Amino acid sequence: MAHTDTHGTQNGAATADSAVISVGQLRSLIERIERLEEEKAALTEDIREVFAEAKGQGFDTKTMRQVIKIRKMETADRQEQEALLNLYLEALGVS
Amino acid sequence: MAHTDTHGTQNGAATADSAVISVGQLRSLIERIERLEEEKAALTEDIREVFAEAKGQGFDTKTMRQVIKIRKMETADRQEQEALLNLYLEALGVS
Amino acid sequence: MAHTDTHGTQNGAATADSAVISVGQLRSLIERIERLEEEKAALTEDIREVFAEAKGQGFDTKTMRQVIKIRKMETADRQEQEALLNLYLEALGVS
Amino acid sequence: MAHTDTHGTQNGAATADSAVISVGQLRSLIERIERLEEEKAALTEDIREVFAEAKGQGFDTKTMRQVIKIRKMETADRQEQEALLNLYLEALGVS
DNA sequence: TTGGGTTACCACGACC
DNA sequence: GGTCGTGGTAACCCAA
Repeated sequence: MAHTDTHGTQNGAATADSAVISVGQLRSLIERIERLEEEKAALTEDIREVFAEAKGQGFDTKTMRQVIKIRKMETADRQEQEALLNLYLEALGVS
Repeated sequence: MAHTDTHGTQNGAATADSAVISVGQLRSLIERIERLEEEKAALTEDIREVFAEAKGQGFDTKTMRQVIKIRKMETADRQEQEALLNLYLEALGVS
Repeated sequence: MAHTDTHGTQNGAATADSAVISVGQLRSLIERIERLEEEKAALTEDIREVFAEAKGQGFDTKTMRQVIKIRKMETADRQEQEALLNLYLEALGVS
Repeated sequence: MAHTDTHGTQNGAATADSAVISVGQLRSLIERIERLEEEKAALTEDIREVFAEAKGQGFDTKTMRQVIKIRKMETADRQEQEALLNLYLEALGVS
């Protein structure tokens, strides 16, 4: 794989040896990513199926999505609050 | 949760009893989805980390993304060709 | 027409003069779009007619659509490979 | 190309001759469709560019889309009214 | 922080 | 009416 090697890392070396290694590393990295993306796509499919099941039980999925979004925001808010609290505690030497 | 109940399903009933059941079902469905979304977010994070690792080894992530994209397109293309073959077989009565 | 003018462009000014200009510009833009959409709809109609003609000659349009889809995907794949080649060339300083 | 020939049309014949003709016809039909789809895609691109130009002049494209949609509905309404009027006129022998 | 690219969802229209 | 494909929108993620 091509790379610019602007940071002096190993994969910019000009020797054939390092090039061979580089290809193997690259293949490994790409296959790891592809595997993860497959799992991610499977989860997306699972989620879609649960929504379909909910719809089949008469629930309005659009509203469900709103509920989920709101709950996620509240979770984020809570985590932010906790982080702020920890910051204060540290600042006061109560860590 | 709001729902339109345009299909005569159980979750449009007005009684308190069915409402209770409905809430339990809804909670279960939403929690399942939230769990799946958490796993999905974790995979997104994993993918990001692999890209970061690749970058740290001197690879150009933009090119890597392009390679992955092409491989995905080729896979899709192969699947469409299989679908076409199935159409041919059906047309020939070999279904 | 409503617009937010968050970028300090001319069409957010409050004076009557610029409003007049704005309306003329807007009318021109919308009419250009409507004209293009008419041509697009005409092409959609043309395509439908060709499919009808094919069907009238005994061809299976579902299979035809699949063939066209695959050819389009292959074209896209080729373009992405060219884009990848350009990335390689840039990485090699042959830009 | 495969087809089911459920209507007794010419392209279901089993002879080699008609098959040859069929392939030529099919190629012609598909290429005509692909050409039309290319033109259609070009128009889609043109429309996108006009919207970009409008955005660059400070207009809100979302609102513009609403305006265009409303104008299209009004055009359809008007055409429906005219069709109805013609129907009445014909029914009254004023055609 | 913004802009570009990607993904997923939704709404609509076309086809059968 | 049911399925399929397409266009638009919003959200997200990365790069500059």
